[in-house]
Amino acid sequence: MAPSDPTARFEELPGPVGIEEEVLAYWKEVGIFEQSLRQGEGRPRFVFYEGPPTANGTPHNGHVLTRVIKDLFPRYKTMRGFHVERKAGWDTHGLPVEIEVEKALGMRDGSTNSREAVLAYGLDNFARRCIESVFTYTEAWEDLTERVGFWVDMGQAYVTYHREYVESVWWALAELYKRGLLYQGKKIVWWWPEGGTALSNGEVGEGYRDVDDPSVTARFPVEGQPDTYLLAWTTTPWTLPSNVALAVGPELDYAFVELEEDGRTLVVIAAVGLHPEGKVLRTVKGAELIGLRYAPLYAPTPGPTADLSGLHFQVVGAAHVSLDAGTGIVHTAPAYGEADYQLRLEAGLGIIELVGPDGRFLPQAPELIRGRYFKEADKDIIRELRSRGLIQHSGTIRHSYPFSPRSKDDPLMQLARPGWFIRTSAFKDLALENNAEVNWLPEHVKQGRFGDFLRNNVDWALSRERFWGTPLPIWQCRSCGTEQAFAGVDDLVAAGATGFDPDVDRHLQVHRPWIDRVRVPCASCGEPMQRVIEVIDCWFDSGCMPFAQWGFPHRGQARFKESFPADFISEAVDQTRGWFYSLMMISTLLFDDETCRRYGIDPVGFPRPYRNCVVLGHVCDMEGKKESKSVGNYTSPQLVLTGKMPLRYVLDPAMPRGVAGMSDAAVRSIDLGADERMRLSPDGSGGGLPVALKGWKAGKETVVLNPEDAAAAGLSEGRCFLVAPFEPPGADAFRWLFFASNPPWNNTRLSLRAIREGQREFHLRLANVFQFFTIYANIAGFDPASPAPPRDSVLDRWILGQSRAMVVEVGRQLDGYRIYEAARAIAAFVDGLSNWYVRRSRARFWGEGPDAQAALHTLYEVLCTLSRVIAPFTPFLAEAMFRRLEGGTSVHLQSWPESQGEDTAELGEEMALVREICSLGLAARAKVGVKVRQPLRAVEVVLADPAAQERLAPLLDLVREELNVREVHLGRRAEDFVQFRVKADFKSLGARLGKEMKLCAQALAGADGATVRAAVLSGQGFPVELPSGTVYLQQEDVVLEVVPREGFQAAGSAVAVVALHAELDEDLRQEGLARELLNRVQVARKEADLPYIARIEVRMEGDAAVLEAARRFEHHLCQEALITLLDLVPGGGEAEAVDGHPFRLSILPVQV
RNA sequence: GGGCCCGUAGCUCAGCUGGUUAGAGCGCGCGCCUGAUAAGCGCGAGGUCGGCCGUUCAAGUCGGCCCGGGCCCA
Repeated sequence: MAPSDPTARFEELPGPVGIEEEVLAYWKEVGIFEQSLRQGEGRPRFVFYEGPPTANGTPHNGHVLTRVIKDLFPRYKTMRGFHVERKAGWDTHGLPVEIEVEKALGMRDGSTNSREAVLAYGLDNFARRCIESVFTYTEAWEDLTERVGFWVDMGQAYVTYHREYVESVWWALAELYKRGLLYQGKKIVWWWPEGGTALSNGEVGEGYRDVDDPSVTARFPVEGQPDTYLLAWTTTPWTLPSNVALAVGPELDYAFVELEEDGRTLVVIAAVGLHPEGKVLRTVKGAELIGLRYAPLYAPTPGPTADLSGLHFQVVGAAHVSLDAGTGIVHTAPAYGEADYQLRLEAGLGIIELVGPDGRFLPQAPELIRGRYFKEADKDIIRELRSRGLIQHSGTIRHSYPFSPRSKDDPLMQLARPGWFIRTSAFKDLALENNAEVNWLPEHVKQGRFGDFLRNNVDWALSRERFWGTPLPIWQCRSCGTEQAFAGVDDLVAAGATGFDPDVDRHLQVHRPWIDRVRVPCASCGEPMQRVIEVIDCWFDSGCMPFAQWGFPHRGQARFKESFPADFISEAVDQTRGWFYSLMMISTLLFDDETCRRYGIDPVGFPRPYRNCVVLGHVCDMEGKKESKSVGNYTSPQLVLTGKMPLRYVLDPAMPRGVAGMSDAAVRSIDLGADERMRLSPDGSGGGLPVALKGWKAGKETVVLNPEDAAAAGLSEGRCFLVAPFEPPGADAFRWLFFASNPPWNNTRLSLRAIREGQREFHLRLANVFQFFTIYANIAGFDPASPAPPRDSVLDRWILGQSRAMVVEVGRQLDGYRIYEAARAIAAFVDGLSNWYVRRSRARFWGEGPDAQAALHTLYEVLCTLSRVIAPFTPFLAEAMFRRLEGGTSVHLQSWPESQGEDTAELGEEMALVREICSLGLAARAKVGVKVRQPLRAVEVVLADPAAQERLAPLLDLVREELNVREVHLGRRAEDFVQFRVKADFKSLGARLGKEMKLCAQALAGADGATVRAAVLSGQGFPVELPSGTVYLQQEDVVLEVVPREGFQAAGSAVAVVALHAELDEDLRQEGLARELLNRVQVARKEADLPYIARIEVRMEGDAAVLEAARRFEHHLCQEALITLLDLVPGGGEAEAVDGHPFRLSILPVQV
């Protein structure tokens, strides 16, 4: 490539990484993001909410996906004239943070009870460690955010542990409390008795394993019906003493079955199909059993552990009863099962609690099992019940059951724990109404995943018995039981609170343990009130961000008002039950019209707090498995962005020289070509030792090396870099993959290969067009400010029209949040630009005069438009193009292009047809074996649609040039080499004919195509006899097609046939030869690496045919190859052959 | 076990309200062009549209069941 000329008007583009480095430095230097924010002030708002990430882990590719999607729309809407704030946020509370810290402090090995360990460590120090942990990887996050071009205002980030944020959350909680929506209740949790703690869903999920458990069907004696029993099945016999009810499906069928046993007769009741063999006395619907009373297997001990104020010891109806297993009658012990507890709430059941948090039976339990460990009671209970004749069947079953992930032998139990709840279920209908107004992408989320979740809403279990979270702002009086919720520190102070520690960080003052020391005098009795011990679910924090990010209502009222609700949010699909829900539920509850008015806000109605939500899929590896840090099956974002992977290394003498071992998953994700080698380097700089990658037993982010290789590469201290052997794709290509490979709600299979493919399709192609432009614009001294000549060329009119249509289409798709469709429209346009406009226009660019100027102006305009349209997608390339083309400050300060100019939809169709004709012509040439460089006399083109013929006439020159023929004949002697075929237009006829459709299609297939065609085109219509009468088919009822006849050098599709006149005469041959000669000269120029505008002298020798062709086309040759002197004399050069003619050539640049 | 999504060419993915040669890119094979040149282009071969059953004149598209993958929940 010729070196970039510093005096040239248009500078060449560097490679992707060069572009990105240049643009990032420029953005930073000039402060483009800040300028863009400032420019927007005063304009209408487009509100974006950033879902806060936690920076206590390194960002992964899933975060790249969310960040680039979140970046796209703010950039686009900014160009559309909106003011888009992009306030960043950090999620800083919650169990994951605590777990990280516990790990760091060594509290998470073996069966240590981490809870006690934390308390021993001290909550104050623990809280400080949590804050540190939360920002461990801030730098990595900020770096990635910048590198992928996500513009977000980190300086203004909201932080969920900051005092202002916490106080906003307190306000929300106090509001709910005042309205009676925040209450104390019980919740079933998975409990680890040995550890004395509840486990999160994630932890429980880790601990499932297959074990053998009892499988018992017990008999519950029906009251007042001797020897009649209800049968219920359980795998946890230890819960039988806590049984409160039996549940049946009201619609299911149940049988009364007579059994003979040890000489006595008894009747058992179970669902039809699930009952033991015996004489079926009668069957009833479950509904008829409801209310049936039975005797408990173990009489409950009266007292605090048995609350029998509700229904007890009777049959109740329940929706969740199934016939999949058991007897169709479900043993219900609300204290020890989630569904059971739920039924208690719905049906008003009592509850019997017999096992304590230590997993042992309480003194109130039956004597048999008193004090025993819950799991050890099973056998005794079965034995004892059997002795009383109350066991129908017992055995074992292998099923999966959760154990503590930290102590493999400790089974978990479900347990009702006291906690705080939000009465969300009472607002289910309102939430559904709200949801109905949200524009979900994809649409099915509304009724599907999210809608289902809302419909199955249960009260929000808000509290956590943890340490690092927003403290629940409720103070209780131990003496008189008074309770009060506070909406902020000022409220507390006003109520006479004491105990704030002014020496501690102001943010920490509102956290445990400091806030726990704050006392408030009781308004009723004057005794000091204490805060309840719980902190809250951190999802509630993030769901409060629409107002808490501004500190509303204590401050920031105006900021909140103007940014509620959001126009756009986006996160991955796993946020349906997370952020999407917490946002919607909290706003549904808090911002009803009345509350809005109270705070001086115009009622916002629905939807709130978001209007459009783009739900993203997951980033998967090449096998479709979700990318995972622990498995190591992820493509290093560093490798994609910079071509370098920082790694740990370990030495292993068993590793062959020149080979580096990594986990199989890692090797697959890097996906090198067979001959490609990574380079091993101490600092990631150039050079380095080439190594092949091999699957090896290696930890994550670790490479195994031969010690001699490590020494040879100069490595030390266990850290090294692997450097890719190809230019790294960079951020634009990374972004493009997520936009253009599939709709973002599908899972994306990520690999370096996929990114590089997308890059070739779009980025490189566009960069090449840009390169093409700079070459000729610089040679021609093109000045964009010069007046543009009229665009007479059909190619100019076409590409300008395509550009206009593309701008409209991309805008339309982005307005509908359809990213993939928008990206495809861009890619299709770039393809047409490169593969048709530039290719067919090339000669014009090295010409002179108005046509060359028109071409340059056209290409310039198109590239300027493109730089704007791609700005939201690939902001770096867009900026580099824009700066080179127009020299303005930034493409990101520009407006979205106006759709101006001629509407050339018809020309677009015609051009598509021309391109198809050319394609067919090339296929015909390939079939015959005549290369394109050899001119042919003529081609015949026949179109199926005669009306298209006239419209195509002005475009035939394009066909002539592309196919290198002297003449193009359109529709001449069509019947000689084309057969006409007519098919039924099913869409038009199907609706009209119905069942007779088939007959009609058959009749058409049997008829002569030319006849039908003539009848239809003449307007008379073609008669078809059908049972219901004769129908006359008109043009819109049929599809006209053409098929090449046998024996012609032709290629055809349904709409056109192209046939070649392939015979050559002397004249054609000579021109072909001349073009071969020209080609040799151009190749020689290339080999000599001459500048495009260098003039040359040429010496050429050959046989008579060569010399004659050269003489005849001397002018043409000289003009095309910038030859100042064509000397047909012996003059050296390699002997070669052109079309079988001997030939020698030498060239000499002319010194200027 | 339940819910949702996905299953289309060797690979990665499109395919609108059901309408008759099912598309693209990559890869592969063959070839072309070249004043965009460590680029560009064309042609070709590749498909029981996961399977079965149904609705319909007509199903990749709608319904049911089943199989496989993913996610969420249990």
